[in-house]
Amino acid sequence: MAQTDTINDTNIDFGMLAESVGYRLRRAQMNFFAKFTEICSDLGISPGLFSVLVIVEKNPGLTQTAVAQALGNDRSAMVAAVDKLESMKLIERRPAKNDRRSYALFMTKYGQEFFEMSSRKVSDYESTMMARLHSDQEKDQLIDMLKRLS
Amino acid sequence: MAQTDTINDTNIDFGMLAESVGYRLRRAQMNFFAKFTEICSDLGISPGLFSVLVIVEKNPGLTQTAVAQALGNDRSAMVAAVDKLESMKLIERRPAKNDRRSYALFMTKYGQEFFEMSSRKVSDYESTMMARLHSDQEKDQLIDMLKRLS
DNA sequence: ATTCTATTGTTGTACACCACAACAGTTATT
DNA sequence: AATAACTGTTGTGGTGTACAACAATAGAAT
Repeated sequence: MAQTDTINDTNIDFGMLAESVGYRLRRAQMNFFAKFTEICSDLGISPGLFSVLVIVEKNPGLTQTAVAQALGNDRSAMVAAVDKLESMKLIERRPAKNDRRSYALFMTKYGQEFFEMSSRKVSDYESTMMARLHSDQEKDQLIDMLKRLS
Repeated sequence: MAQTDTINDTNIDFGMLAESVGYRLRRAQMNFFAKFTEICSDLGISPGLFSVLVIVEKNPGLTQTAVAQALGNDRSAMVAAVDKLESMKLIERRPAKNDRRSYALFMTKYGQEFFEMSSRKVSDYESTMMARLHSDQEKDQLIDMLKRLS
C-alpha cells in the first residue's frame, strides 16, 4: 500500500465550520458552560441541579414534573436531582394538598441562603464574560438574537 | 406534616435565567443542535462524525490525534469514529510515510460526494435558521460576538 | 550505541447524561 | 363502575467523554 506524508499543521482549515453560526454557537456555549460547571462544582452541585434551584426558588410549590417540563427534561431525571438537593437540605418535598401522587417542592431556609450566594457567583461570572462585549446594547442584541434562534 | 397546594402554572418564572446570556446561549445551541443531529441521523452519521469529515476533507493527510486536537476531543475517541467512517467507505487510513505508528486520513471518492451532499443539507439548514435574523450584517455581528465569547 | 522519554493508536473503564419503557398508586373521565 | 390519564419511581440502554494503561515506534540525551 502506498505510504503518505502526514500533516501536523497547527493551522487547520475548519472549512464551513469557521463561519457557521451553529458551530460558533456550540463553541461559545461549551466554553461558557465549562467555567459554569466549574463554579457549580465548587458549590458541590451540577449545572442541572443549579437550574432546578432557580426554578424552585422562583416558583415555590411546583411539582417535580412541572419543573422537569420547565427545564425540558424527562421527569424521571428529576428523581435523583431532588433526592440530591433534599439530601443537601436545600429543598424539600412536601406532600401535595390535593393530589396524593405528587410532591410540592420548596426551598429550605438554608437553601435560600445557599442559592443567593450561588447565584451571586454565577452572576459575577456572567459579568466577566460580558466584559468581552462592547456595550450593554450589544448584549441586549445578542440575547435578542439568541431568543430568536431558540 | 402540613400539606400544600401545588402550582401548575404554564407561566413559569425563570428568574435570572431569563436574561442570562449563558442560559440563552445554551437554549439556542441545544435547539440548533437538535435539528442538526436529526439531519446527520438521516445521513447515517452523528454530529461528531460530521465534524471529523469536515476536518479531514479540508486537511487531507492529518493524523488521528491531529484531528482529535483540532476538534478538542480525546484521541481515544477517534478510534471508533474513524472505524465507523472507514466502514462506511467515506474515509481511509493510509500508513504514514515516515512514522509507522500513525495513519494519514484521507477522503475516499465516495466520501467526497457524500460530504458535498451532506454539507449542502447542513448549509441549507443554516440558511433557514439565519432567516430568523434581520440581516447579513446582524449575522456577522452575531458570529463576531460568539467568537469573542469562545 | 544505549538508555530514557515522548508519542501513536488502541483498549478498557468509569462516569455523567438522556430518552424510553414499565410499574404501582392515584386521579380524572366517561 | 370501568377506563384512561397522570405521578413519582426504577431500570435499561445508548451516547459522549474523560482517564489510565499498553505495545509499538520515534526522538533525545548521554
